[in-house]
Parts: sequence; structure tokens; C-alpha cells
Amino acid sequence: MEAKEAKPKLKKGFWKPEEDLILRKYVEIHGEGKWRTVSEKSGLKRGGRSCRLRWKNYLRPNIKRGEMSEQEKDLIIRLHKLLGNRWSLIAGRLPGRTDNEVKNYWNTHLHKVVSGDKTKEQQQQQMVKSPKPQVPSSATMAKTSPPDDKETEKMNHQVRSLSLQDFAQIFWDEGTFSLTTENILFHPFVGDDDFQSFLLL
DNA sequence: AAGCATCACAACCGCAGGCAC
DNA sequence: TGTGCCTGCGGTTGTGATGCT
Repeated sequence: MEAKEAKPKLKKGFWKPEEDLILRKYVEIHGEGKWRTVSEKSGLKRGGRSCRLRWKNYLRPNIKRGEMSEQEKDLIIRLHKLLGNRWSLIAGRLPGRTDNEVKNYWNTHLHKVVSGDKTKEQQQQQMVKSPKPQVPSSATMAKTSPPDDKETEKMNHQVRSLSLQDFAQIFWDEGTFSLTTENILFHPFVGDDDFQSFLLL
């Protein structure tokens, strides 16, 4: 039995600093995309998807590392309530954070908080009071992303179109808006007529 | 000090949509 | 119009770090 094709054995597991360096340099010169060729041409013995993930989650410029701020935590909880496990959409509202990071953070910290921690329970109760519709499981949601501008616009549109009312409810606490300045800054409606109207409600 | 349990997070995998040919 | 490749998404797994007994 012949071996089909001497496939170079792909490396798995944690990335070494020198591998990061190679990938970073390659992307700086050639740009993002065509991840399969990145792995072939750069000499990295990594699969294209592994390269893409590493770049997207750790090497990309403007990645924010470190602990989540209170505003970020709050926003994640609220958006998760609204959007469900649409991590890429949620991450899109958190500058510098990646979907993987948000997902991990939710699974290790916030999920526990929301589903049981006494000290935080009160915060969550406010949101649990009025059940929010989840995003319809439409195949159009959150799958596939063309490059940035389009994607951003698409996400904003998606969130906008389904959630003006939902946001109004979510940010409504016991008869008082808890829409903070920070939340407004993160909010996709900023600058939109929709949002202006929303604020005037 | 050693062994075990749990936590936190990086990375991988399967699936599905978009796009080029 | 059909097919195959590329890429992104969400779920899951693996591994190192830390805490506890």
C-alpha cells in the first residue's frame, strides 16, 4: 500500500515564540488571508487554520490582553442574554477582544456567575426578569465573514434590526435606564438615527 | 514536600456558508 | 449550475498553573 502523498507532518499544540515571530513577519509582508499558503510558504509546520487562529487571537495588532473591565463583563453578560452564544458578534462589540477570549471568559467566569453565584446574582436577576428573545437560528447569522468593513456593517445591521426593542428592555432596570456612557460607546447604534430615536424614547 | 483536584485558557475539530472556477 | 476549496464560527479538548489536603 502506497502512502498517498508524503504529507508533511503538521505540528500541533502550543505555539513557540519563534513560530509567532515567523508568522508575524510573514503576515506583515504578505498580508492576511490564504492561510494555507502561509503555512506552506513561511516554513511553519502548522496547518492554515492553526496559523489563522494564532494570528487572529494573539498576534494581530490591537489585541487587548489582560483582565476584563467591569464594563466589558457587564456588556458580555447583557449581549449574551440578547444574542446567545454568538461569540463573534459579542466580541465585535468589545474592541480588542476576540471571540475565543470572550467565549473562554464566559465559560470560566461569567457562566458560573450567571447560573448561581450569590454575590453576583442580583445583577443577573435584573436581566432574567424579562425573558429576551434569542437570535433566530437563521443560517444568515454569524456564519462566515467577509473582510472587516462589510462584516462590521453586517453585524451592526443584524444587531440593529433585531434588537432595538430588546436593547431597550435589557438596559431597562426596574424602571431606570442603566445605559452607561461606556455602554453607549460600545453600542452599535451610536451615531445612528435609530439610536437617537432610542434615546428619545 | 508530594500528590491530587480544580481552574483558566490556548488550541483543535467538525460543520457550514461563500466564492471562484 | 455544480463542485471543490477556503474561511469563519461555535463547541470541545488538552495542558499548564494554582490551590488544597
